[in-house]
Amino acid sequence: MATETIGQRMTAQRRLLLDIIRSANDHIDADGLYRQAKERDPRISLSTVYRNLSLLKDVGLIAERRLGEGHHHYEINVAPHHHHLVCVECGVVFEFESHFTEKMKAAVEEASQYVITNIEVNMQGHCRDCLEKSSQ
Amino acid sequence: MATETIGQRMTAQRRLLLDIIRSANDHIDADGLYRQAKERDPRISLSTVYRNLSLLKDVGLIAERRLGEGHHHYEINVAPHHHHLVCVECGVVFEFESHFTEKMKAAVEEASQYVITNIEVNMQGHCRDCLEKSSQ
DNA sequence: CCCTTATTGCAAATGCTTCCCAATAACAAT
DNA sequence: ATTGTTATTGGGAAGCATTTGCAATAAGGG
Repeated sequence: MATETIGQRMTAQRRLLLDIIRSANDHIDADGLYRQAKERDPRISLSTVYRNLSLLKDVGLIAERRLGEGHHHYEINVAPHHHHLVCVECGVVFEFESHFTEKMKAAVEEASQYVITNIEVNMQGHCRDCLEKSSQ
Repeated sequence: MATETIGQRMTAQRRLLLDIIRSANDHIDADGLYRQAKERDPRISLSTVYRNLSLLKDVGLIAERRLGEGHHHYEINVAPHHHHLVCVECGVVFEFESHFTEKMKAAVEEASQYVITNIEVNMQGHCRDCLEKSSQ
């Protein structure tokens, strides 16, 4: 008795999914991940994709974003903190960070008496390309 | 011919829904709205709730927020702009505004070359009450 | 090489939201 | 008032992203 394993086995599927997420240079969603994974392992299941996304998220390896409506996007957790500006026309995402968030956090913590654990800034707008297209 | 009405009839249901949203002092969700509406008009349909939420949103009378996971919350559009800090334990929402957002907008517009139309700041944390409860 | 137990695949279930369509009701013009 | 036009409704079915149940599989410590 007592084979205390508290989680995390490195399965082929998990390795595959992590690999795809790592090499994806933009934010990927569950369906895109599923499709790419199926190319390399046709028997992989959509449940496995969701289960692993959720696990990787819990562990802190990836971050979950809701950039638009309907579904989530995921990205590897590397940059300590950054935010998103999405073009409402074409969906292109501009990432940024700002020292203003720290100041804002301090001010809001003071005002609210909360202990703030997370800040997320989402902006929408029109990117240069779309602006040019519509002005012609 | 030519009875050009391009929309918006004031129906009893629409009046009722608006009334409930107005008198709700916190962010309400579709289901809560539906339940409250049914108390006053048992025949009202959930479709009607969703249709009117979407219409009121398009018209700009209410704002749609995704404060947590899963579903949306709605609130009357009055305060020009404010943001949200949600307690992850009990869900209580603290609203705030900050002049830092304007500065951040300017900086990000400059860096990205986008035209920014909307900014949303979502924070999570622990509220005073929950902190006290868990420290006892 | 076993044995335990995390993990998988598949299918069915969920939760929120949207869509379809025939019946109803608003409101402008008669 | 009455009509005609058309937005709106109720109800149920469909849709989409995600979760869950369960028997079969496989990881990795002993």
